[in-house]
Order: sequence, then C-alpha cells, then structure tokens
Amino acid sequence: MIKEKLEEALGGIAGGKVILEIAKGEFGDFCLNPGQIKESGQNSEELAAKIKSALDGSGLVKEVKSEAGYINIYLSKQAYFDELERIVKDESYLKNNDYQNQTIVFDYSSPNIAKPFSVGHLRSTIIGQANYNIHEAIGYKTVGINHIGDWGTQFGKLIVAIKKWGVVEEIAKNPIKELNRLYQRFHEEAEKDESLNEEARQWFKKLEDADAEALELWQKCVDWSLEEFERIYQILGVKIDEVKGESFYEDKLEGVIDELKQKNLLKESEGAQIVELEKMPPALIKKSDGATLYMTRDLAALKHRIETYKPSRIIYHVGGDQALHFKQLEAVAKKLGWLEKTEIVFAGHGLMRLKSGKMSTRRGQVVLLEDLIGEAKERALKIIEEKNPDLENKESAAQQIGISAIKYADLSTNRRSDVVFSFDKIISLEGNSGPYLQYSYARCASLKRKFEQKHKGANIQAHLDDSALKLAKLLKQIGAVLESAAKISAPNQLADLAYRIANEFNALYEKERFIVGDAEQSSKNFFIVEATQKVLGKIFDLLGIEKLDEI
RNA sequence: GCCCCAGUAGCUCAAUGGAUAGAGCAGCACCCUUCUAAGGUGAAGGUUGCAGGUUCGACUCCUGCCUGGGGUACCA
Repeated sequence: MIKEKLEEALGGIAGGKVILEIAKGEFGDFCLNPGQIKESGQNSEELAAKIKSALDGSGLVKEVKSEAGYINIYLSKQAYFDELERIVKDESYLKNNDYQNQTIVFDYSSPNIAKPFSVGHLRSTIIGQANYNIHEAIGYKTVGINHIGDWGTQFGKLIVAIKKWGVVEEIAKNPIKELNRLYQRFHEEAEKDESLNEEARQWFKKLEDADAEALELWQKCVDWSLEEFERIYQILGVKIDEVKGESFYEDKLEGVIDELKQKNLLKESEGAQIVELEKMPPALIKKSDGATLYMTRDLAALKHRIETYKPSRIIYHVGGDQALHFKQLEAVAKKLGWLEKTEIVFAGHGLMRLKSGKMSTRRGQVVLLEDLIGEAKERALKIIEEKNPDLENKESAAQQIGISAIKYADLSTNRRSDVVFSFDKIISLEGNSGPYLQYSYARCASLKRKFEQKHKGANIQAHLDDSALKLAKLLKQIGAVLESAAKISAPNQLADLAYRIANEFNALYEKERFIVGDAEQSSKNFFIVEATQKVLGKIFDLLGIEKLDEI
C-alpha cells in the first residue's frame, strides 16, 4: 500500500519504481537505501518530508526520517493492528493473485528403488517439500513429483544378484534390507568377477525389451520399495502429489530420440548416440549397446512435465553432484526449443557425507533415516522424562520433537557445501532448534488455555504495548519473507523468521505477565500472543513441523 | 588438466550489493515462592582463506592464488 501510494504521489523516486526494503534493527519498518536516494538526485531531508506528506492522511505512518543516508519509514500502531488482524483472520491474506495462473513443478525426494532411505535423501525431501509448501501458500499452482529411480543398469545388477544368491520368499520378509544386502554382495563379487557386470547389463537390456522374467522381478522390487517409502513419508509428514518413476517414461523415450534426430541434434560417437554441447561434455542419449541412460529418461520426463502442466518453472531439488547433468539437460532442452515458456531451476544442495567420505549404498556406508529418527526420539524422550514426566503421549511427542530437530537442521541452512554427518549436529534439542520452536508454540498454547480458563468468554482486543512492538514487527514480516524465500528457493529464510519470532516472544514472556486478574487487561495482552501462535503455526505448517500444544 | 560448489567467532552455521557481519553450541557472570528454565539477561569472542580490482557502499560482484568437496561419455 505504501509503495503504491509513493509511486502514485511521487511518480517513483528516480523516475522508476520505488523499492521499499525491510528496515534493519531499530530503523523503522521500511526504508529506502542510499543508492536509491542518490539516484533520485534529491536531498534526503526534503525527500523524507515529501514522502511523509504523501503518506499523511493514510494513517499508516508515524514518521519518516532521514538517517545515516537512508530514509526510514516508521509505521503507526494502527497499521500494526490492521496487519496483524489480517494475518490472524484472513487465511488467503498471503496469497498473491499474480501467481494464480502460474504452475510450478517440484522434483524432490526421488529415492532409488531397492535401497534403504538414508539420511542422504533428507535434504531433498525436507527442503523440497518446504519449498513446495511456500510456493503454494503465496498462490502458485504446485505439482510435486517424486521421480523415483526405478530404472537403469542397477536393476540388471539387482536381478542378477536375486537370481544368483536370493530367495524371493526370504526377501519378501524384509525386502529393503535383503535387497540392499544383495546389491552390496553384487559389487563385492563383481570386483572379483568382471563378467557379472556384463551379465547385469544384459539383464537390464532384457528389462527394457520387456522380458517377462525380468519384469516380474523388477515389479516386485518396485512394490516392496514403494511401500517402504510410503511408510517413511508418513513418519516425516511428507506428501508428494505423484510418483512418476523413471520407468514411467520408458515408452516415451523413442519420441524424444526421434525429435532429437528430426532436429539434427543426434550424433553417433564411439558407437553411442550423443548430443554435442558447447563448453561441456556431450550428453549421452544412448549407450553403444542401445540401452538408454539417465539423460534420456530425464529428457522424456522434462517433456512430459512441460506438456502436461505447462509450468512456468520446474525446480529440481537434487544433490549438487548432479549439477553438470542438469546443466546438460537444460542445454539439450534449449536446443530442442522446449524452454520458451518454462524455466529450469537447479536447486542443488550439498551432500551429506561421512567422515570416511561419500555415502555409498554399494559399500554399505550409509546412515539410515530410521536410525537417525530413532536416536532423535530417544534423546527427546530422555528430556521429557526429566522436564515434564507427566506429559501425555510421551512417545509420540518425543517422535515429533525428534523429527522437528532433524528437519530444522536441514531447513535452517541453505548451504550448498557438504555436510559431514553426525548425530550431535543434526539432533539439536535446544537453542536455535526445532524443539525450541515447538516449545515456544506450546507456551502460546498454554497461555491460551489459561486465558480461556480464567476469563471465560472474554474477547481478545486489538492492543499493543510498546514492549510488544518488536514482536509485532517480526510477525508482520511473514508475507515479505515468504516472497523472498520462494524467489530463491530458500526455506531457511522462513525458518529464520520463526526463530526470531520465538526468541522475541520468549524474551517478552520473561518480561511481561499476560494473564492477569483483570479480564479486560488480559484480553488486551493476549492479542500479541494469539498473533504469535497463529504465525508460528502457519510457519510450522509450511516447514512441516508438528504443532504441539504441550511439550 | 578443465568445470562446479564451499571457505565467516574455538565448533556448527546465518546474512535479495546496503546501516554496527548475526545466531546456536562450548566457556564465563547472573535469573525459577509468579502464565512450561527445551527458557531469559549480560559480558567475552571477527584482518569474512590470501592478494588485487569494481562500487557512494563488498561476506556478497570481477581477476589471480591457497585449501576442502564434487563432477568430468556409455552409473544415477
């Protein structure tokens, strides 16, 4: 509103648009930075006065000051009331109508069949889901796709291993563990006997040629795995719109290859089919034995997504080690003319590593997600026994607290650099952590119970003491933070806001007493508590953190 | 060799080119007869890997170097 008013009244500051930034610290609510003021060629004092008079009468602004080269705009209390009431009461408040006709596709989680769900999949899954939720919240149409790794040479290996050393009935009892064991055994044996790799390649070729035996074994592996993944997602509170594994695109590969041929992009080189690219290695479309590759299937998937959803953007949440692959994918798609209305975003994240190096399912060097969750839950339970032994549902609370700790560890960083795994690092239960946020929320919920109990039927009244202003300022930032977080796919900005809100709320809680003898006063005091609970709750929903009324 | 990513407090990490580089942990000094101490308050802790450059303004952009990680044609 302020921005519009300024642009209208002043015709923009420097002829163009007014750029309002969120002011830092105690410097008001919004500001114009020195660059903008300089560009306008106007004296900063005079400009401040001009802005002030343009905004006078709106009731929104208390003062406009020229400070340290900036122009800072301080909002009135009325503006705070209006904003907070909107946030609390209007569910659609955060939605931006400009986005309602834009679809964004999110590719995230995407684990591989027949492999256990390791902590390595966590970042893609957690960050991907949060990013999806954030975009949805501000009004985009969203499609989440779980691009399961259910096709490729490793299935040849798996089939060979099952046939040689496995018993289907035995595997069915504990599929993931058994398949994983067989997969590892394959690689051990293949080191001694090169011919196994050749055998595996042949079995994958058979699979692609729809050999009945190969298909049956493969289907079993897929079913077992999907069941397992579903169980994990349930625990994590992750909901992905659709599972479309690589195999889904099997019958669409030839179409892509034809199109490449038609557009004269396909070349033969050393027996393989490739697309040559500028400044990077060529993209391999077909192996010399005629089998397809990751690239082939990703191209087919990309085309399918563009045709089906007509998205303005496709965001890939995958490991940073795949950067080159996606650069190639984008380059090929561009050559094919697919990207005129669709933008590809590679939201790569650093890898979770072990002290000893990269995690590897082949060598059995992984930390399983279940073990991590188990450990987190155990640690949370210990603290509950210590601090709140009367808590109901201790087990499920401990689980939710443990999971929030794990998720927050991923959500609070946006780092591309690798992470060396350690339980202590990921399971933080105090300080800037998931459980700290939950604790703060539970304090709000507890206050609410007390308020309703003590002052039955009392209505909350819009009111802000000066001491609550700092907190109110943070709460109303949720809209701007969501926009900014979505823009660069950085859910950590939202996590950071949640932390700052919780921190400020806790400081206020120690200083002020909310529920007092007088009903009227309590009703006024409770305004900021309700707003805090609402905003924190909203952020929890978006980040996938469980709201616990008691902790 | 070439390409990509990272290097910020003792440790783990924040910071759309903007104000005094911020948190947590560890350590130090405090605060529970009062709404949940998984909390709060205070002090201490920095040549943002190194050297240049661009800019009114650089952790952020550019160049070179150092260190770590990843990638680099028939794995995904």
